[in-house]
Amino acid sequence: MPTGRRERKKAATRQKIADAALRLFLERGYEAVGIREVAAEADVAVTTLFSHFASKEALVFEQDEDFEQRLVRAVTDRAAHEPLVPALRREIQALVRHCTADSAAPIWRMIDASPALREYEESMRLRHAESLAAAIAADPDLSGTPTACRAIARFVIDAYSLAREAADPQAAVGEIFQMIEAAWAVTCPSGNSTGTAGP
Amino acid sequence: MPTGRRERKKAATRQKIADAALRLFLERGYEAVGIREVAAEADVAVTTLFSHFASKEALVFEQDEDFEQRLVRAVTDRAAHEPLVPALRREIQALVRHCTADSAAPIWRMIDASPALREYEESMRLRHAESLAAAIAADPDLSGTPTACRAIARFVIDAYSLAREAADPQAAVGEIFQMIEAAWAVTCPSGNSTGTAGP
DNA sequence: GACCGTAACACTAACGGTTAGTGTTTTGAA
DNA sequence: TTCAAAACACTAACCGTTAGTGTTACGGTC
Repeated sequence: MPTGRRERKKAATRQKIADAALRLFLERGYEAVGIREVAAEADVAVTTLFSHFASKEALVFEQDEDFEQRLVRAVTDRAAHEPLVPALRREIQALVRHCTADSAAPIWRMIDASPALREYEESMRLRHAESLAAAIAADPDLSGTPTACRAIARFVIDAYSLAREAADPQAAVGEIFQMIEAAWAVTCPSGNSTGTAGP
Repeated sequence: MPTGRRERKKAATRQKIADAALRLFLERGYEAVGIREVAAEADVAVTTLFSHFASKEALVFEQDEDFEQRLVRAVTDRAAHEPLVPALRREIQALVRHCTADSAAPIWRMIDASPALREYEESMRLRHAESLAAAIAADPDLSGTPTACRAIARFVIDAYSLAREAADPQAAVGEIFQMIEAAWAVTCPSGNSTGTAGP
């Protein structure tokens, strides 16, 4: 039932729209390009565009589900009895390295230049934090209260967000995760705190 | 130079708009009331409304500068040599108590019901976190790195945000601040960690 | 007390994101 | 082959917001 022609066509249309949007946005700036232009460039109707993307901002953060799933899997798919925080630290380090790569620089420059995009990203991260909190709370090896799980999830998202803006992103991840390690140790006494946060 | 008639008139107009907006929003719901209606109710032009408030959402968070200033002052105006985190905990507890009071319930119900308002609030809190981080970094008694200061500021804002949604807000503040205390102790060895977090 | 610059306010008209309503084509399954 | 669903298209609007252009009303100054 999965890989029918319909789904492939749909995915192709979606990709065509996202590609056209990103190209125009990078060429002329996010705010300077209207939805009607993007739709025309992708050769679809405006309503079709909005059936694939919930908003103009969503065109930029096309694969945000990747981010969410990677964080959740860092919790659920980690080795048996591996402590939580170091696993999350590794994942955040990888994500930060990925988004501070030179190839991604133009996109992030564009995002930083637009208040609308920055605001959208933040509220997106909040959703991710909720998913992460749920994953942490669901782990039978961990004994945090719901509040502590939500707090740690937020802290982890904060780490990503702050590291992205820091002068030395990798060092910032290390520094903040030392703090997170300590915070988690307070509420989850079972965890052995392996908090070596080298650069 | 301050209390001229002009400034009083301006403040009166601003208040008239805010009052009309809040009344309409609570009566019929935030999304169901248009800007043009609010302006008509307050008997001003739409452009006048927007010269007093930057956006529709700003009508609801009329006095958000209070929040920001109270947090900053909790840092700058605390007793000499008083440790940072307990001072912030007291302030957050007061703020949470204030916004979970029964009288404020209808407003927060309205905010929780509107994604636009929730998103706006979050990005507002981010600004507050930046101000708080600056205040912490500026304190000569404290020896945190800029990254550590920003992280702690975010954590404190997270505490407010999470506590507001928790079943027992006061207990949540206590719980999260135990974590913050530990996180801060890691990066600021000079601080004596007086982390008694009662209910 | 007359004068002037400024800032509050008003009005119209538009722009840009988003959606409702309606209809057409494509496609997977019965 | 037939059918229901779903992708797509088009028009026309709604709503928040802003530009452009005036018109008052006020505070400080001579």
